[in-house]
Amino acid sequence: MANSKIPSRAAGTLKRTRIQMEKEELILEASLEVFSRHGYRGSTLDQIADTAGLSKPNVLYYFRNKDAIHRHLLDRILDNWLEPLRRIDPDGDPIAEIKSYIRRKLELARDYPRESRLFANEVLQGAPRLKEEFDELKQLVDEKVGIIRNWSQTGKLKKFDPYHLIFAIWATTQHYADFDAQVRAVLGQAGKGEGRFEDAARFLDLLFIDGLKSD
Amino acid sequence: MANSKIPSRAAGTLKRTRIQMEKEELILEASLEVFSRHGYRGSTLDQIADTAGLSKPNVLYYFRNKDAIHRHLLDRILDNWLEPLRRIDPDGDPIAEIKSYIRRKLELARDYPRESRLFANEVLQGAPRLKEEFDELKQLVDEKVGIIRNWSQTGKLKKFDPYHLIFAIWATTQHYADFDAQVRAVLGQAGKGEGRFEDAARFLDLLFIDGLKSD
DNA sequence: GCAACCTTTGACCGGATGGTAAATATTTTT
DNA sequence: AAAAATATTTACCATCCGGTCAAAGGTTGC
Repeated sequence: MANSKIPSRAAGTLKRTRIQMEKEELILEASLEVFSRHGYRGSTLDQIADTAGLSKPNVLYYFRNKDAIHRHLLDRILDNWLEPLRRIDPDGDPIAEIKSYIRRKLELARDYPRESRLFANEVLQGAPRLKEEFDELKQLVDEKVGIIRNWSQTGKLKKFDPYHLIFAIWATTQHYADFDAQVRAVLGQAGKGEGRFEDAARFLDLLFIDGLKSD
Repeated sequence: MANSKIPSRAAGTLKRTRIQMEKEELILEASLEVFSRHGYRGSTLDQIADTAGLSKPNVLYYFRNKDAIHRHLLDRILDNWLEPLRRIDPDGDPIAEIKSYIRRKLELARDYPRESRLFANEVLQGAPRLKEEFDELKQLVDEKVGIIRNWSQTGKLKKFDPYHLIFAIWATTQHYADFDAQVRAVLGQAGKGEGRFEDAARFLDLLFIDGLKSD
């Protein structure tokens, strides 16, 4: 009779025990580590269990299956990832808004590189698990593109396609997380500390601000 | 007596038969398709064999193992990928050189997205199979960074860290190949044709040229 | 302290996967 | 056309992997 098998409930929204909360967090942290390094198919439940210091069946006690863990991570990540874009304020100063958007994105890349890589892995493979999330993303981007377009028309910015500005900001900032291995290899000794992020910030400010400000 | 088992020789540099050349090409093409979509671990020999229209053992007759195929592709790709960078001419006009470097990289992203994704997959996962290639890469980048630095000093360009310019160009151009799924999702209908590459080219010209030209 | 519930584990399963062996078919050479 | 060499296939194997099960071990509330 006893409901000896309600593992998935643990990950649901119903009341969870102290142990459930702790272990779920532990598993998600371990999974982020593993998934971000090896991609979905490249990661195994055994790896995740080992990293978390748990047994495989124990991991599956908290999450229905491998996919559920991955989805859970993706959901959590996309939200944080879009936060800086949400913050763009139509009433702010265009240059200042774009500048701080870039800075925030770069900080995310510096402080949450694993999240960036997990996301990148997913998109690279055609984003099979992100179809719905992309709808929300498109809506948000469309809104902000409208704002930027208005800014252009009032003459504070040059005329350009705002979609590609957003792509360029995503690309340049996330590059430092996603292609970290390459960046470090190219910079050599100079790439050791976190200084490259400050150098990047300086360069990107120069590039985007001078590149977009109307004369 | 007969050397009934020299499969790996087929992939070597020794004289190859007509069939060997054809089939190796067929396998590499199929592998590019599969690896670029699913990453190394996400790809199976069966998938590759199916895509190539061969049996799995037949594929392994031409290549030692899965890893050998992958390595072969990586080697070939990196070379083509660096070609535009190699072409940067110290005696050319700085703005024109950078402009055509960007254009060439963007053309590669448009015409060879699978190659870009395969490479991106590898770097994302820490570039385990690219350690040596990165040495060559660093050398080339260092050389071109010197050239750009000289250009800056002669006053034709602003002062900035050339490493980050190169990262920014890589990031923005390859973005259209690597994050294609996202780009298309965001652009919606507008992202259907190849027009996004022309829009991107226009935007990147504006961004980089106006951003870097000294006043 | 004990009953009810929650957590953890070891043993196991079926299918996928990388790879091999040996026999057979095909092509090339003589 | 036969011999020699190359190419392809069928059957197979060992390992890995996602996932299950049932039993044992802990916690918690009364």
